[in-house]
Amino acid sequence: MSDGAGDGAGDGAGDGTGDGAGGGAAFEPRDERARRIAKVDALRAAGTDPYPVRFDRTHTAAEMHEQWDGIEDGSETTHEVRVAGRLLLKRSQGKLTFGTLRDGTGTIQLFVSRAEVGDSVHGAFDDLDLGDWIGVSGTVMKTRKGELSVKLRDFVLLAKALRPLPEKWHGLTDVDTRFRQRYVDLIANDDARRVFAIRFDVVATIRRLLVEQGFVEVETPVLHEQAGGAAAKPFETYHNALDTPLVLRIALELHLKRLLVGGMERVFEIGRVFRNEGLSTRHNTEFTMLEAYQAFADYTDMMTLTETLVTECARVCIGGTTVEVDGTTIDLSAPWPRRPMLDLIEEHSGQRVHPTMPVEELERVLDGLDVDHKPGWDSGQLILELYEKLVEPKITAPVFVCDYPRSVSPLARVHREDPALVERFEAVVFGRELANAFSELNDPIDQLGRFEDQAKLAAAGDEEAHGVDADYVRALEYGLPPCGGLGIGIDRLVMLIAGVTTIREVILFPHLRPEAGHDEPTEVEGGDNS
RNA sequence: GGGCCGCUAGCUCAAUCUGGCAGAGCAACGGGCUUUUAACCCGGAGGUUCAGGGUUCGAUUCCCUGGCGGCCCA
Repeated sequence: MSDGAGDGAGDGAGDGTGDGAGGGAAFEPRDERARRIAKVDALRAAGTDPYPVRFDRTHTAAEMHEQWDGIEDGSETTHEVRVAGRLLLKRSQGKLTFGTLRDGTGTIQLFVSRAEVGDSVHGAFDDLDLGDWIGVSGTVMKTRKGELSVKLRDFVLLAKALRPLPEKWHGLTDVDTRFRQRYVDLIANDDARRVFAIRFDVVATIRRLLVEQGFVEVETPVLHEQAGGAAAKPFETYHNALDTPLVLRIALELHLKRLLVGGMERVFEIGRVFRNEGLSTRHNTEFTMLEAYQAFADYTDMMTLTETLVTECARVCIGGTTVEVDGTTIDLSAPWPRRPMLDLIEEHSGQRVHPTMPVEELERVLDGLDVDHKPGWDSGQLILELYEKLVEPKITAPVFVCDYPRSVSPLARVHREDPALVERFEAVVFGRELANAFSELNDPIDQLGRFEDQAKLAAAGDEEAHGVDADYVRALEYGLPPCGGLGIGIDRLVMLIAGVTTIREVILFPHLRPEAGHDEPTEVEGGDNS
């Protein structure tokens, strides 16, 4: 990249239109870039490396504030510091220049007096561009207005920026650019940095809590021979050397439970899963799941675990369990109500339904409530549709929705009190599924039957249903201890805690269509292949 | 997949409704300024108005097609 930029310097500075016909030309701020490249050339000609190798600093911005925010306004100290960061703002007053430097911890002001540093250093500082990375040395002071500053003695350019920063007040707001060029978004938008800081804290907090509770973190394959563990359409790929079709995983579940068969009593994985479905404000092509499995536990233990994980993440990340999403305030503090799905449906519709009811009767119930359904759905699917249409969107505060119809939950064990149901819950907050958990099915014969039911659906054209995972059944035949399993969508949890409404705000590089202007990549290769 | 909306200077936005020389702020450039905080003051620049086609004497504006994005729905 730097070579290309160097080569382009002459052209760009020369007439600025030499490569104007190129597909990417619309993205080049040519004039500004050419000026900055000329500065790089001038620096090199003067013997200064615009991209030197390293810099030793003594303090971060945050450390400086922590140590010296208390000093008197207008006071100067003899404390020597070396700080480094990106120059964000410059306020030149002739013989005195103020700069705003930002590092990974915050900002610190630079105070550059011509009388102190001399014409040469002051001139070089004024010649910096916003966006440049610099390292500075100087002493700690505070201005008359009370701004903690480094009184600069000298500085070194650490990396020259060739492209201008977005507007300093409004920042970068174009959504497309923010996602495609997340690096610029992170430079320009405090909120982007805030949201991702929350994301990193959420993941770290979950790891800490689970490890504290005796869970072992594992890594299982992303490439599977057989999709399973969720109802979703997988991405298909191909292993050339093995001459085998493979799919990208849609869930972590089946491998983690194999590990419980192997005797690992508490395991978890935080991993990427891939689902080949449409994009929306709540769906990204790839997203991050936490799944945790605990031997000798059931789904009620998973409810407690869910409450612990979610409330502790909120406390760590935002200092409390009250979050605000889209103008609605939600209290996440435990305990959360535990409500059977069939009761909730009755409350919201006045209709008492049950999976043992004849399909025709359930269809009449849905018709009467104006809920669409498809021919061929069984009673479980009809009831789930009732719930998803009439109940889920109305839930705001956290609720554990418990006890799902058996036919829509092929990996959950039959309910201890009602064989038409399974011991499963989803934690629902703000109308969205946050967690999904079961008392896991560990009867291999029952599991095989459920897989066969799914295989029939798949054979009938259901792209989200999958066939029999024979190795998984074989594993169960060695004995899976009774266990509870929990899945939490990390992205959705971060959305909730950060108070954002689209999943793309919590994914660093969300999936987008290819950028315009970078199309027709095969043209250069010579189009002799079909 | 459907409906609606958007795309104008590096960035943030006007002008579009009702067709008539495309503007401002920031950034950049020149000048001034030794305690600024989005510094300020003065000056001069900067445009494939997403792309292609159509209507028109004339299109950023109206129409069509396409691209990318957003919101809502499926």
